[in-house]
Amino acid sequence: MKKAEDFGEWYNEIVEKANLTDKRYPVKGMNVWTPYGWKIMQAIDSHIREEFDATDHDEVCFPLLIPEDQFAKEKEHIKGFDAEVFWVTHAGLNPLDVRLLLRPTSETAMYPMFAVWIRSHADLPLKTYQIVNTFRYETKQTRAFIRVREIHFFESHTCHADFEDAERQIREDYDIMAHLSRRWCIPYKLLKRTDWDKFPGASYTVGIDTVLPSGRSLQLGSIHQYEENFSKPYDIKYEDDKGEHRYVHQTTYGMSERLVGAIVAIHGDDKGLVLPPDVATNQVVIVPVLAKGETQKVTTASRGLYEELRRAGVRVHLDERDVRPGVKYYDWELKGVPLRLELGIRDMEKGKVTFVRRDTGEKSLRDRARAVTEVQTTLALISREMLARAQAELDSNIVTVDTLEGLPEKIIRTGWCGGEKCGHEIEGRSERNILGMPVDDEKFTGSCVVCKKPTHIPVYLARAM
RNA sequence: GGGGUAGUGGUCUAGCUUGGUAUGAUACGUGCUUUGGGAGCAUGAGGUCAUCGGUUCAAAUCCGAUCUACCCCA
Repeated sequence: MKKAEDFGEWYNEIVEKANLTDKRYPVKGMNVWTPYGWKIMQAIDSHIREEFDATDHDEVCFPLLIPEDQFAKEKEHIKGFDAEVFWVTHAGLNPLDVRLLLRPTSETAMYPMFAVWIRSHADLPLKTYQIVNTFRYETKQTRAFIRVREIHFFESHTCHADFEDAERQIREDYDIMAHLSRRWCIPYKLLKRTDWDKFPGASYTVGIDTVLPSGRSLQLGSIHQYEENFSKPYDIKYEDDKGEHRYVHQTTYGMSERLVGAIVAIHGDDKGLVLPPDVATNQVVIVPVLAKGETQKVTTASRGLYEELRRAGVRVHLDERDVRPGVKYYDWELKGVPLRLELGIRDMEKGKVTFVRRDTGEKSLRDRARAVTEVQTTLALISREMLARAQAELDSNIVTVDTLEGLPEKIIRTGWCGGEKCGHEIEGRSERNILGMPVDDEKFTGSCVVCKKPTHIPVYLARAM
């Protein structure tokens, strides 16, 4: 498994060996969530739930099927998804009067209901989210977690009294992403998509992008401002405090199991997965090292250590399998457990425990008496350093250029006047897509790489994964 | 969207050219010995050769379609 040599091959191999998913299910792009992969996904989902619950979003769960007439209400939206929806055309042997589709995303399922739920300004803001499976008939090469046809999807949908409140929501979404990024140790950039690349039906879209070791970009999620684009066709109106009827302004925020793919791709190494401590199913694994004649002593001590950590709230696993310790080391390294504790008779005689960090491989002896504190501080340190390393990696994968010739396999940063004609020319000549312009106040002085007009806006280009 | 390569016990694979009893490794079960970085010996179980159809006395092998995976190009 050589990550640096052939990233694509390495990724496939690691996903299979670490048992994150089973790709043998006989429908293309639809894979089975096996226990280990599902636990990681569930950890990520729980982080998302915590963040959105804490910002007054309510979890809902809408039906999977959407009637064709509801789907067709917003013109841009249907145009964008037309080519990739799965249809339900029959009930038993009879054709349906109104065909049903499997949601590719849930705007058209939710908004007819929002129209019923919202009556007055007191009902606003309405902040909901759901975590459900969605279906898109991807025509491109499918890839575990990164491009699939049945998507494990998080989507928040909010309704607001006016544009400004919707904008506040989007700023809150940025804050949420910042919190999540620290837990997942995943760096990212917020880039406003071009008009020709925005979500179908949105007035603007902000992509949350990260970079893979191959130098390609990976979209982790996206945040959309809809303004009144959906509330008009779906008739989502409220009565304001002056008694006037107004359309709501809406936003959405979407993320998927690509987050699992990103964690695998960004942190993994030639030995296997490297999981961030917050995401890891087991944060710590204890491997007893048994020697002839002392097995009982070591076993008892290991169980004591296990209990102590467990009671302190650490997600810890004691590996008592009857195999050699080396086998366990390789095994848990493949599974990405952040911290391994080895306990043998030699450690015990010194009153120590051997700590081995998964991310750096660094070994150290720590006092047995301070084990809980040492574990907690080490896990926190691992988390901080994983993010810092990934951030440095991302930064080094961005190059600023003033020509479109001879571009390296990295994320490209250059000047753009913002004009559509120059934009298309940039994409054509660079053979890359414009990811967008940063939403923060990133400093840039230069000129449009095509028309040479001076500009203070940088634009990011990449080949997508 | 266009082109290419492939599918054989759980996994990897030999066999296909030239049709005739399906090969090996690994993983798995059991027993014994072992345990500070992938242990050893013995033994056992496991295969509608992706699916459907065709050719043939006979198909893993030849032909066609479908499904799936992977690679390259747009």
